[in-house]
Formats: sequence, structure tokens, C-alpha cells
Amino acid sequence: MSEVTPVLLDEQLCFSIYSASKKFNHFYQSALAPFKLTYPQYIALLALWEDAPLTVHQLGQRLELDSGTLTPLLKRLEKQGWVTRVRSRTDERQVLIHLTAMATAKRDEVYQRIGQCQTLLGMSDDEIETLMTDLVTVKAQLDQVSHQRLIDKQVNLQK
Amino acid sequence: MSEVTPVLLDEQLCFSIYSASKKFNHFYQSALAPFKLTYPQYIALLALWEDAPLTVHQLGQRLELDSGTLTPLLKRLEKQGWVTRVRSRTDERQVLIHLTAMATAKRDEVYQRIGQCQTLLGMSDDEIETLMTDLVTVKAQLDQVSHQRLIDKQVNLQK
DNA sequence: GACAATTTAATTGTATACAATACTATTTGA
DNA sequence: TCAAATAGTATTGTATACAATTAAATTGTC
Repeated sequence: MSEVTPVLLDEQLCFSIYSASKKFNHFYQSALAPFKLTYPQYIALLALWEDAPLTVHQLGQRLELDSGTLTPLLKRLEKQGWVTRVRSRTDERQVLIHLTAMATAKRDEVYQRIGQCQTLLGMSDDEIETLMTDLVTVKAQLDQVSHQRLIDKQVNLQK
Repeated sequence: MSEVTPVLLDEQLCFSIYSASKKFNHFYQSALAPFKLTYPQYIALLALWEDAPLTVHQLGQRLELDSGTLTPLLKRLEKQGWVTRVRSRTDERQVLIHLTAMATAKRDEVYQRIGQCQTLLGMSDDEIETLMTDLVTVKAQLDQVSHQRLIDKQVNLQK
């Protein structure tokens, strides 16, 4: 009697999320093609349209990305004219990310394009809300487990 | 009266999924650290433990990954002794991915490790099932939209 | 005020992802 | 039969991700 079913529900859920995330990515990539923006670049702009300037660190907190990801991403956005990267005068360690006039000007156009493409997901707002609530639960649990892992790691190091 | 709320529910959902996917990734990365496996490498092995050998193409269908991703991933798995890559004799175009004796031998150990770490997500099986069903809906819709995009693209090319 | 500790970005190295292209082997069709 | 189309894999180029390290600036403490 071998216990041969490791394909637990959790595992399938992980794959579902992994796969959905990639699909969403492609969706935005294609929707934003006229602006040559990727999804991560887009959400960076979204955060800045809401509140700018932001330091790299602040942006990272909102997007849950670190400087290793953001620095090159922001350099690309700068090269394409969406943002400027200015080292703060009051604290030379931080780099402030400002929106360019072009970024401000194009905001509504980008919004509109996304709106156009957002041909509903075939789910009610309630369903989406529920889905998101469940995802929050999953994420919280994963955070907790990975915190547990830290302790576990130390235990494992003993032997 | 400007329509300044582009942060639609869909957008928040996308970010939730994106963020959950990354967290799951870290979870597996850390759970599988003793085996030096990443999540994509792990699901490749999962597919092979279920059914091997598989061609790169077949594996790609199961994982929804193309050869650009799989070829280097499989080379890494080969270098670490999990699989062998053998060009098929009956059809020289395809490369068959076989499990090594080590991979077969370590299967249960890996399963066990994952089982150990899978300290429940704080959700019932029913809740998880519902979540996955909803994700399937979202994915189906995204597939449909991206298919629509193809037509759209052609229309846009006109002007 | 000196200096250790902390904070913040950038860099480096590794590993996905995927579009586009190239290349080879197989299959198909005239 | 053999040219054209197709299939399968690999390669190249671009863009994330993130751990680990480095470097620079600031803060806290004596």
C-alpha cells in the first residue's frame, strides 16, 4: 500500500495560480503592446500615477519587488521616456522615481486601452471579490509557512 | 467628471494572482532547497514521475512551457543527475526525457518533503476546489480575449 | 565628533519565460 | 522522387525575479 498520491490539492492550486499568472501577463503584454509596456512596467507606472515621486524602496514595497528587479526595469522605463531617476538631495542613498510629462500625458490613453481590453472575465464582482479574499488567505498562509521555514532551517542545520 | 478609476477589480485580481504565484514559488523553492530544485524543475519531475519518457514537446504541453524555457531547464536537470536527454531513434527530431535511477529513487523522499511542508493552507478542500474552478474560468476568459486580440491586431494594422 | 550599525541602491549570478529565428528531420503532395 | 510544407528542438535576445554581495550614506550612541 504505497502512498503514491503526492499530487495534493495544494499542488494543483499552485499550478493553477502559476498558470493563470502567466496568462494574465500575456494578456497585459498584448493589451499594452501599443505602448511597448510589460505588465511589471505597467504596474510600476500605475503606482506612480497614484503617487509620485516614489523612492525605489517605496515602489518596491507597493509592488513586492526588490531593487534587483526594479533597478533594471526602471532604467528601461527611463530609456523609453516614462520616468526619470533622480538621486535625492536630502538623502543621497535614495533614488526618486518621477513621472515624465509624457507619462502624465499618456495616462488616460493607457487607462482607456486597458479598459477597452478588459472585456470582463465572465465573473461577477462578488465572485471576483471572493476569489481575491481566498487568495489573500493563501498568501497569508504561505507567508506564515515561510516564516516557519526559517526556524526549520536552523533546526536542520543542527544535524 | 473625469473617469479616474482604472484600478478595476480585474486589475486587482491580476495583481493578487501575480503576487500569490510568486509566493508559492518561494514556498516550493524553500521546501525543495535540500534537493536544489526550483518549482519549474519540480513540476517537470512531477510530470515525468507520472509518465516517462516524454518528449520536450509533450512535457511542454503538460507544463504550458515552450522549448525556449524547457531546453535550458532540462539541461540543468540533466547536469544535476535527474534526467537524461536522448534523441529518439525513430524520429530524430524529438528528444526524449528519461528519468535517471537517482530521480526514481528520490521520488518518495521529495514527495515526503513536500508533504511535510504542506502545512495546509488554512482552507477546506471545498474552498480550494472553488478557487481552482474560478481560476479556470478566468484562464478560459483570458484565452478567449487573447484570441480576440489576434483579430483586433489585424484590424489595427489596417489604418 | 568618531564610529559601529543600519538603510538604501546597485551589481552579480542564476533561473525562468517567451517571441522570433534557425536548423534539422520527417512527411506530404504533385 | 523530390520540392515544399510541417514538426520538433535549439538558439538568441529581451525582460523579469530574487539571493547574495557591495558600496555609499545616514543614524544612533557613546
